[in-house]
Amino acid sequence: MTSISVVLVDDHTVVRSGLKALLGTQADIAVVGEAASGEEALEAAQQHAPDVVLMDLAMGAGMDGIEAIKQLRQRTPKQAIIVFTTYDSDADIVRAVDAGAMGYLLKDAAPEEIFAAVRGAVQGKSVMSAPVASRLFQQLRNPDEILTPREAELLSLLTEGLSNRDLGKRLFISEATVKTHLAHIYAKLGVETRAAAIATAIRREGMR
Amino acid sequence: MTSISVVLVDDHTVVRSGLKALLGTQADIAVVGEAASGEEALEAAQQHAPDVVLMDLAMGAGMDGIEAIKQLRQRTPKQAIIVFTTYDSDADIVRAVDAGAMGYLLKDAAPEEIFAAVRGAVQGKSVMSAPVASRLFQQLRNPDEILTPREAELLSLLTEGLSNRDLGKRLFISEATVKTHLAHIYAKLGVETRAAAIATAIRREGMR
DNA sequence: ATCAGTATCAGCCAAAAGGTGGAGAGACCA
DNA sequence: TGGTCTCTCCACCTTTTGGCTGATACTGAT
Repeated sequence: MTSISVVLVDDHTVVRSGLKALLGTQADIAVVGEAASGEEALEAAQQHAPDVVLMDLAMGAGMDGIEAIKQLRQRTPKQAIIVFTTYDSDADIVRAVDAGAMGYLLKDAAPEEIFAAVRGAVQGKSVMSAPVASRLFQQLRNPDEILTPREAELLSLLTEGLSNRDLGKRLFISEATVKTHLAHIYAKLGVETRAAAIATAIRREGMR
Repeated sequence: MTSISVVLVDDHTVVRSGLKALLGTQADIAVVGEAASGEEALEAAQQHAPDVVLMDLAMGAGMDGIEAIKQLRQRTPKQAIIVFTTYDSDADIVRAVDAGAMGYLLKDAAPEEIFAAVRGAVQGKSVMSAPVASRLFQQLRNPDEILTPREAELLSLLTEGLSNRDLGKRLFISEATVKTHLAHIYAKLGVETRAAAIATAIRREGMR
């Protein structure tokens, strides 16, 4: 049987090197390429045509992980993409799965989990770390708490500290509309003030 | 010349494995032990008596990195401790240096930077990643921007989304005093609204 | 003894944010 | 076709915040 070819995408040399070392212990898995950015990832995926792309979502400058996933899916749809990242942020998980990720692993995953995910991915199985799976499950169970795309967009700008007026300008909508969206966001997040909304947004969507 | 012995502390197997692989390429550096938590770190440091401890600050459960640094400094003061972490948060940097860290590297550091830090540490040199150094420098240069203890306390509660009234109750001061403190905080942070203050506070102190 | 820094409080006023209720347009699905 | 979502907008009113000015009191250093 041919071994599974993998391309690693992560802006941290240490992490790439660690993955390479770990995956290298498995006879049926071969790392055929590496990339440190979204742009490089596209190149590497084209050049090496791997079975699996294992990538981080957060990539310093340039294209972010989600965007890279989308483009990879378009250009080389046969490759399975596994997200390998530090945080189990709700937003990231949904967006990554939405963009076409096959699996979602956290960086504190045990080596065996990583191996299993890579092997599963080539068979079309999707593997996620336990905390990730439970978060996804929770989101499916409480559809009332899911923000609409527009609301999510607004919330993300909110976390930059903008006023209602600024939000309106930025999104080309009236201040009234901003207030409407905000009211809905507050209700969904279970808070009453923008301050609390920002706090929960950053803590839940952002990072921990 | 004897080689430099290093103990790695990080709860991510991948990162430990990556560091081991990278450091393994250097003839004068030998990884003699690993630990996945603060508690294990103390054990490993005692057992292997390494020249250098390279450790992450964020460690899932149990003792955090800062606490581990403090205890290491007490028990085995001769070992140089280098922090190796993902974020350059102001608070973490100050606390780590305060606790006795010799160096502060970010995980996106180039391998050469890591080697240099390890070699420097045994000679008593402190090495930090450029962004880290610039943050420290900035803090020293702009004492005006340093919050007083009371202000910091307020800011931390602010990031929980409390109203002025609630802040007052929580701190046993009047709403007027809360407003005064807030005005000072805004000025020091360079923002105009509480929303922006929360955003910068969480991003600066916490994580990004 | 004076001065700088910190922490506390007050009052006033303008601006921003939040609550309520209502409404129209377009998309999508049953 | 009718129902449900989503996004957009408006008016009215209350509450909260922020800007400004000024004041008292304690601490510690000069």
